[in-house]
Amino acid sequence: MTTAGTKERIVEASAECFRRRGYMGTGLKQIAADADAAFGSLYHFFPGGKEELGAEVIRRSGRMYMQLFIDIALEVPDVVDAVGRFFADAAKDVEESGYADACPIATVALEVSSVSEPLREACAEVFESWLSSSTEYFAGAGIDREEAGRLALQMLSLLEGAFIFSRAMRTTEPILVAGGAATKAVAAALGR
Amino acid sequence: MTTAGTKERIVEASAECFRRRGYMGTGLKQIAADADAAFGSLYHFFPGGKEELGAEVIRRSGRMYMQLFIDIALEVPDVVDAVGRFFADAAKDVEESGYADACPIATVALEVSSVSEPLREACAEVFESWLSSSTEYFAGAGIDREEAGRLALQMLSLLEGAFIFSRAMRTTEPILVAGGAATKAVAAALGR
DNA sequence: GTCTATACTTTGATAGAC
DNA sequence: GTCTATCAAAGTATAGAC
Repeated sequence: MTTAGTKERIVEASAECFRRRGYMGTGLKQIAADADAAFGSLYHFFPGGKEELGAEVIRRSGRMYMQLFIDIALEVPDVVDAVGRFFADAAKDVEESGYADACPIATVALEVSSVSEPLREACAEVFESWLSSSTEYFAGAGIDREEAGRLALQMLSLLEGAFIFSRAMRTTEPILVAGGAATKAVAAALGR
Repeated sequence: MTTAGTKERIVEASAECFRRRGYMGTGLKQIAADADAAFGSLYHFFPGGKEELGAEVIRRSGRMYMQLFIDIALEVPDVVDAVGRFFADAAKDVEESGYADACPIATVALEVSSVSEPLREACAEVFESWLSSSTEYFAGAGIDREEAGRLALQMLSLLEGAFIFSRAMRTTEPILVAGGAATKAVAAALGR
């Protein structure tokens, strides 16, 4: 059990800031303050500056968010139920955070996609890993592989889009409706 | 036929910048340069500064984007075909812009939702108008009103989420797959 | 209405003492 | 590794001549 090291605190503080205020809306000085770290420490751990820090935060946030889905999949045996739980939990998390914490990298992805190639690539890699994992998951439940790929894209698009509406409109309804559509699509693919 | 006035040029330049680089990633000096306007003109037309300009750009972009859908709906009589065309056109536009021009306000919406109440409200109003218009459209085609509302939320969530993946991964596949899912859902609601 | 100059703040980044 | 001081550039905003 290690007390959080400086580097870890920096990454965690950055992740929270990026998620809520975006990459462009977060200053390095704010991050240093939130992380209780000296400003110079940022450049000690991330010589490449904000962009290097951003790339690490994107990849780490992507891994952690996927883990949420994996945990549910391991706990809930039925695929349709698991998808339903994923959306229900997401709605709860968004609401409990005051509509601040939805997808950890969506804001950053949109901000950087036409601005920074390294950061865009980091986001693309995260999304590809989410999609391939979800595809495997659906295929493992007996769904045709091509259909599983489309289903993964559909489920994650529904989730990401619903997050946008939910945060702006301050209601969980979009996430709940998206969850209904996603579970329905998965059930249909399973022939239920 | 008026040559574009200064205010109009400012709003148009802002809209393009916000769409591609976001609200936080766009500086007022950049906007003035892109609009070929003196910096002081920004504050002449928008005494409230960046936030007032942002609110007007959000509302205007929202209206213009909805018009795209209305135009298609007027041109394509069948509802399922119209939805399919909407997604197909979106995919084409995204690709032809080098994956820069997708939703004009999604990036801004995510950036500002936890940062600026006036801007968050502007985004929420735009989204609500999109949803109510789409709901009317589906209801007009004979779909039960509650189901029409869910369908509108589903279609727009699919589109917005697909835009995120498309821009980051540089492929139109997410938009095309989302379009397939959306048309399928509409067809099912029509009992086809 | 246009345009320039300027004030003030914050940004990302660097250097160097400790 | 930590911390402070400092830099040049860019950020928003204002004042005032024209």
